[in-house]
Amino acid sequence: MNNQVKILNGDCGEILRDFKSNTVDLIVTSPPYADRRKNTYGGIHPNKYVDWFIPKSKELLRVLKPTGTFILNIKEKAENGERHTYVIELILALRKQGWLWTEEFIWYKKNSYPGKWPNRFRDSWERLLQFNKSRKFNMYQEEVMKPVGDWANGRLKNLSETDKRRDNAKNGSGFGKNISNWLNRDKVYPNNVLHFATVCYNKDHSAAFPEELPEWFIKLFTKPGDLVLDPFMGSGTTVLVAQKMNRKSIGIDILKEYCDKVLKQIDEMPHTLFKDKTDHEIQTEHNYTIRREEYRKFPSATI
Amino acid sequence: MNNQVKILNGDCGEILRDFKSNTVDLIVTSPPYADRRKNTYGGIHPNKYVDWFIPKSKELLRVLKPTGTFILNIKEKAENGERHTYVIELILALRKQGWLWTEEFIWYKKNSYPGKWPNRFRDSWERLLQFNKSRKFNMYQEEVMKPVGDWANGRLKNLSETDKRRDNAKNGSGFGKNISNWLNRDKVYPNNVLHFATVCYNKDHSAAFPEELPEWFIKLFTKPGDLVLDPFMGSGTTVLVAQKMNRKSIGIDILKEYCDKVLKQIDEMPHTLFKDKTDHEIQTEHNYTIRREEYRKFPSATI
DNA sequence: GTTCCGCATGAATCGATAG
DNA sequence: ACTATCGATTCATGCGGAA
Repeated sequence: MNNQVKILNGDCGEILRDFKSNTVDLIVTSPPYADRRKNTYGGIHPNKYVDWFIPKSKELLRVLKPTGTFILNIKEKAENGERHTYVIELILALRKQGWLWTEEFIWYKKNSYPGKWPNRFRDSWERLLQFNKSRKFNMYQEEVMKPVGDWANGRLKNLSETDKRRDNAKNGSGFGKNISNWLNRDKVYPNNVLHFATVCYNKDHSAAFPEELPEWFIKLFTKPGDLVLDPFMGSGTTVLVAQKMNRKSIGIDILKEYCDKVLKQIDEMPHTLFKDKTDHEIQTEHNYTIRREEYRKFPSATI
Repeated sequence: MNNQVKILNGDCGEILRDFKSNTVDLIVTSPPYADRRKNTYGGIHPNKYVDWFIPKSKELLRVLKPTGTFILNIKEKAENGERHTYVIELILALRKQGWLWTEEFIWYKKNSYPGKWPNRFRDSWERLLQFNKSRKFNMYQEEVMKPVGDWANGRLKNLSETDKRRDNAKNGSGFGKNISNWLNRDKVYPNNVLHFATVCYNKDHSAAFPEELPEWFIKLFTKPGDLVLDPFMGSGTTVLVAQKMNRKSIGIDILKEYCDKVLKQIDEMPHTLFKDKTDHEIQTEHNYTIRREEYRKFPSATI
């Protein structure tokens, strides 16, 4: 079967021990931030954050395929007028653990949380840290191309014959441009600053990100049928989006109520079981299949 | 006298030793990044970057007023598929030195350096790290309020970005004045993601950052008559903008040719000496005074 | 005096090739 | 194996001159 979602309740560091190595294509997650969400997760003290996270990321490193990618959405809290350093300490610790720190995307939130303080403005961005297991990872850049900027309207309208023919290597840096390359181009590659609005506050999970966010990374780093993992599932945005996009997915959360809620949402999704269709057919028809796994504390997971 | 600029040639770590403590209101600087600008500055190896920087920042910490702010523009390089860690190591080292890491602004550059690679997109942002000496620093938030987004979109849509900027840059052109009148109506506080395009003229004139960048921080953290320091002056954007904005400024650079070039530009600025006018009058009339200091290797600086 | 078009250029990075 | 050099790739913007 092609599409499949598993929801597992428990501590991801423990649950992942039962997983086979080198099986996950993409990890997208937003772990609880330090000292936040005290009433739900209990809160992790900033000074202990790295020690809390590293045993879990050890398992993540093991289960990730060598061609896979780990996207970590995390934000440091400002405490007593200062930005805490646990996030950058975590980056150093993860590198020491064997991860490659490949990239740092910026999630720019246009509609950031309102507020006013005498010593700072609204915090409108978060880190999206990309880690990899090896330098040869899968990346499908064409899948996330975006419309070319406004500048093209005014500038590429009427090109003379000389421009179409021109391919010049100018002085020094070698960046000659060939205008004709742009003629039939309406899309360009994105950069590492992502503009996504935050989700409205109608869900009760405090750290949810918008669907566009996991969608963008799932498009970029996986193909249909690949396996996506969110070890801190929360409200389940990652697994629900993966499901819609016809990827297999596994969500883990330590709170049973979140697991129940996500399972309920999955059951409510439009779905049909399918048999022998190609990925293309499945995507085209927007059919989804759901394989609801039994809900176990310690599954003998053989994905 | 109110306005004053000093250009000093030499290593800022040495030159600053002659400065009195607690005298500078704002430091805005963009030091040479690791392994960049090799042909001009020689390049600092990433692994030695922190050791190179820390002695200099020790003096910066000393000369800064307790109410002052240090803005550090820096970016890590990507090499062999990985982001280098020298910037985040520098943050940790600066904190250990006694700095407070107050904020991290993001400078988003739409027109970042072009290129395409199989494993990453173009890097379109840089860090603008804010450090402070104490938790009670001066911040004039109203000075950087910006127009409400909707209004600007609707009213200015028909004009090209180039035309808007060009007309605003000319002091007192009718168009610019009209716009600024309109803008005074609905303003909102900005957030910590700053959108500035990089400068890319078709002349040989290259600058590290656009004038808007130091201008924004000078407005936010200083008042007219305050002292602005750029210990890695380069092409001199910071001191030239400070000069226009009627702040005192000191620029330091290890390369004599940069010092000469900046002094020449200062001499070419429109200026009049003024006597007993208020800051407000000075700003309103767009008069500037220039006090060109003698150019010494080791000044007995008594600012 | 405006608008439009052409040209130049930028804190880059990777992979292959050569020493 | 490890380092140095070279070639290929790319998108947004300012400026100058022409229409």
